[in-house]
Amino acid sequence: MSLQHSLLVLLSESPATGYELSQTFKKGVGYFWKASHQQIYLQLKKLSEVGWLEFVIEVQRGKPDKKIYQITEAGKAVLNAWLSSEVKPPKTNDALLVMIYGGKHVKPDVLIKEIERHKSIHSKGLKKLLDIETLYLSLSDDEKKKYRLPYLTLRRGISGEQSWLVWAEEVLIELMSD
Amino acid sequence: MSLQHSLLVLLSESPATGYELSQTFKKGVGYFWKASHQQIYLQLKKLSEVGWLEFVIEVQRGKPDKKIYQITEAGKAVLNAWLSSEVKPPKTNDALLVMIYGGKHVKPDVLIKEIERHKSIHSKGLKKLLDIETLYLSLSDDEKKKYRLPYLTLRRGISGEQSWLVWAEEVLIELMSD
DNA sequence: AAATAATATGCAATTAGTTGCATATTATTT
DNA sequence: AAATAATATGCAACTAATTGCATATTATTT
Repeated sequence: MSLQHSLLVLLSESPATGYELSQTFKKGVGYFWKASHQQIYLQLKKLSEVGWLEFVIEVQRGKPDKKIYQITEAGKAVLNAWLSSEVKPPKTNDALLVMIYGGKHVKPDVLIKEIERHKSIHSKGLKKLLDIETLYLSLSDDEKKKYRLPYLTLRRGISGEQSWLVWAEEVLIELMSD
Repeated sequence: MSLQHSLLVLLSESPATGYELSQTFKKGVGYFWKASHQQIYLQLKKLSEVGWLEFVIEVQRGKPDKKIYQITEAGKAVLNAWLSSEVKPPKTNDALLVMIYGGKHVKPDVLIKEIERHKSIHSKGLKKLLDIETLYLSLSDDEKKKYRLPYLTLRRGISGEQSWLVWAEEVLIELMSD
C-alpha cells in the first residue's frame, strides 16, 4: 500500500504536518499521488504507532495546534528497503473512456460536451504543472541538482497531460465530423 | 462507481459470461478498465438483483456451467442516463513515480533496473494494443464505422503507452549520465 | 505423475478509499 | 450578517478493491 511510502518519501525531505502533506498532494504532486485528508491522517497515525514517524505538537494562537511529523531512523530503513523493491504499474480506470467506448448510445453532442469539460480540467492541470516547471527551471544549477529526480516525475506529469490533450483533439475532430 | 457502468457498456454490445468479461478486461480493454474476477462476479450479481441485467444458465460438458448475462431495458435506460452524466477524471497513484521522487536515497542502478522492468511491461502492453489496432484497421469500412468509438479509446491506450515510453527513455538517459 | 493452466463460478476476510460529519478560530467573500 | 474558506486535526460509516481460498473437469506443461 503505497500511500504510506508516499508519505515516507515526502517526509524524508523535510518534516511536515498532516495538513501540509494534504496540500502537497492537492497542489504539488497530485500528478502522481492523491489521497484524502482523512486517509492521510489515518496513515500518519499508523506510521507513528509502528515507530516509522514521530511528531511534536506545536501550539498555535488563533488556529488549531499542529502536529509536525518527521521520519525516524526505522522509517528511513523501511523506506530504503521499499525503494529497492519492485512495484506494480498503476491500474487505469478511466470512466471517460468507458463513456466514449459506449458512446454510440448517445448523440455526439453529449460526448463532445463532456470531453470539452475534461479538456478544460486537463488544460488547467497542465498549466499548474508547467508553472511548477518554470519555478524549477529558475533555480540555480546547484538547486536544480537537488530536485533533479522530482523534476523527472514532473516531466511525466506534463508529458501525460500533453499527450492526453493531443488525443482529445483527435477525438473531438472525429466526433465533429459527423 | 463505474465498474457497473463498464459492465453495462460491454454487455450493451453483446451478451457475455462473467468469465468472458473478465477476459475482456484482461486482454481487450484493460487499458481503460481493470477489475478482478471476484469484483466482476459481485457486481454482475448486484446488477441482476436490481433488474439491470438478466442471465440464462447454459450447461456445459467437461466444464462448469455458464451464466450468460444480457442487459435489460431497465439496464439500457440506466446506462443511457449515465452516458449523459458527468464523470470525474481518473486519479493517478503511480508508485514508480513515488520511487523516482525519493530516488536520491538509493543508487541510480536500483532505479534504472526497476524502470527497465516497467519499460518492458509497458512495451509488451503497447504491442498488444498495436495488434488490436492492426486488427481494427484490417476491417472493412462498414465494420470500421461500427467500432469507431471503441477505436478512439484504443488510440488513447496507445498514445498513453507511447508517451510513457518516451518519458522513460528520458529518465534513463538522465540516470545513466551519472 | 505432479503441477499448472484453462474454463467457469463463487465465498469471505481484509485492506484501501470515499464521504460525511465534527471541533475551533480567524479571514474573506457573498 | 451569513456563508464560505483557510488553518488544522480527527471519528466513523460506508463503499470499493484486493487477496486467498474454494469447487469441478479437462488439457497442457514441467
